[in-house]
Amino acid sequence: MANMTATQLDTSLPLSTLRHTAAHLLAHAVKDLFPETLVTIGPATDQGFYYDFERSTAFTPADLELLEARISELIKANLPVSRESISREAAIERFRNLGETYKVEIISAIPAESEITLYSVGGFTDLCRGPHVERSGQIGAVKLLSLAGAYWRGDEKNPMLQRIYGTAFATQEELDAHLHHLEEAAKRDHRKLGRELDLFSIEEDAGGGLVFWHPRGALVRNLIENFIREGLQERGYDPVLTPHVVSEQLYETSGHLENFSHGMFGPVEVEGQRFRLKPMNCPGHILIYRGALRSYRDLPVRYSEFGTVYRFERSGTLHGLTRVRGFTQDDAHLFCTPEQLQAEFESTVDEALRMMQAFGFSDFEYFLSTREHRGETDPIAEAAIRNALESRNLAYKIDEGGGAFYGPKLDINLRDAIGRPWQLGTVQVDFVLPERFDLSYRGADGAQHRPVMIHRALAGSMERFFGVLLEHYGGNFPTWLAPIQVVVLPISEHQADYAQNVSAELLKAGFRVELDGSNEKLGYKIRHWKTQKVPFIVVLGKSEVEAQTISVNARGVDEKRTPQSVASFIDELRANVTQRRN
RNA sequence: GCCGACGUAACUCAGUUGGUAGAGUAACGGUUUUGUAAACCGUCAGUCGCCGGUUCGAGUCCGGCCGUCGGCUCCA
Repeated sequence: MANMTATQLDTSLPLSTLRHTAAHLLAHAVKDLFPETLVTIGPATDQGFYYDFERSTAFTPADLELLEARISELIKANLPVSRESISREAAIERFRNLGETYKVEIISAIPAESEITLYSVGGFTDLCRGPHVERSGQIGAVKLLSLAGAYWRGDEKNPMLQRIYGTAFATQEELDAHLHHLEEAAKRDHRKLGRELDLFSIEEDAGGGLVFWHPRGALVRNLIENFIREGLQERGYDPVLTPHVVSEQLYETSGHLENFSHGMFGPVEVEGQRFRLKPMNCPGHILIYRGALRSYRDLPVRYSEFGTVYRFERSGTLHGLTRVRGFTQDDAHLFCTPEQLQAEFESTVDEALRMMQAFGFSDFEYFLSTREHRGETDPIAEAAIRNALESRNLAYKIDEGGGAFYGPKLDINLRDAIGRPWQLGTVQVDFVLPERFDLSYRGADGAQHRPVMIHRALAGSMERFFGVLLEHYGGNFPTWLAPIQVVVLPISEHQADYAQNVSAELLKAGFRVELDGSNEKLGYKIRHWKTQKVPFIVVLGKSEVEAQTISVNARGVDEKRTPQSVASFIDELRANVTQRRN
């Protein structure tokens, strides 16, 4: 009966409200079980909620179970949630008396005109803006998920707090579904798939964040790069190649040393001269541009490079392929006249979308990241970005101060298997580096003018893109990208010659074929190659040899196909690959 | 870097209160000649992340370092 009511209410209830209350229940439980703990903040997130605590002893996984049990009791008790408005002085007084110093600090930071509210549930009262559900019973199910450290106010100069992550839903069924989803997502973790499919590795002996591409992974990456190259060629980009180590002087001129040194590897000294591993490709491309006189007739100049860069990342931040210390950008720099800026920027955005769609991505988030210290050219640069987004009806968010040091940028983000967002493509407008390097072109008026630069990487980094792509496909690369497209399985030794012929024919037709003549039963081989996620398995037994046909088993298709000719299968494969079917 | 957890065979993992390391998979050899997701038998396989300490004795306890994982922070 009570459940009915709760369910009815919940359908109109934002999940975030419910989770916010769940966070309060967590704090309630923590104060019950570990009264010496200080509370700080506990918001809802898009996956659940967390609450940050200060306590000298670390919480243990066993503590989470106790807390979860306590929370369940609080939910069962169906406690009312009450709201109370209070004066600033009374609020400070109250939390000071409780010794809740973090809360006092929060109150002091609340703007003078804002109302200060307290929310109480059971025996626990928290400073909170709300809103909350009316009764604790409206939270159907809570699960505490993990423990983590988090700096107070996200600043590493501040004390480290203990964060407890959890999630909550209106019903147990929804929670179970969510937990199931997390399990499924973990199965497509690119680090796991990378090992299982033998695509890449990160070697302890070589250092974290440095990727070793194994033959199959390198093959797929090359296919992706070739696809990107085709698009670049169509759009008038000229490939260039630049050194991985250059004189530090170059980065002094570019401003990287001043603005980006935190992201650079330290200097290497050779014959008394300091060199640096390149953290970005732009200065190199600029040198090529600057090496000759340029006319407005030459513009836009478009230089592209799969440029490998090295950036210092703190050890704790490294993550598979998606956060590394050495990576290759599908980078390009356009040098254009101010008049050309808008059109060039827009066509770059179109190219980015076209490319992402070719890989079956459609769910992006766009960010306009402005510079931390805006200059007089920023409004022009930002306008180019805004116009491009708005004319394409793309909703975007502003990331204040998130831009590069040389200009604002458009960032295109995607989420990985478990919902973590990753920045992939980026298109940036730059008036600063042309100035720093004193770039010019001769205009129609005979005078020297300053070009504008566009920096762009569409996949972003090949490593991260590959990692996200791997999760996106769950390891089931479409045929055009699959490292092995077809496996030929003779049922017994008697079909060995025929299998040899069939695989030779497929190889000759240009496909990536593996012949498995191992001494195993068919079922075993099928299973083996299915787990390797090969798109097509060709089975050859006695009847196929007699009829000169092949039996094709396509990935994801359960029905048994009627045997067909090799020629018809080749046609099918060809169509599949040229259309880049996903 | 910081907080927490973890590190045992190529992979996934067992290993009681300290007594000298085990399973499944893979690999290799053999038997079998196989019809759509795991045939059978056998063999090999580990400096228990590294260094140091406690102890008669350390995978197990303690300290330091390295790495991985979950986060914080930052970015492609």
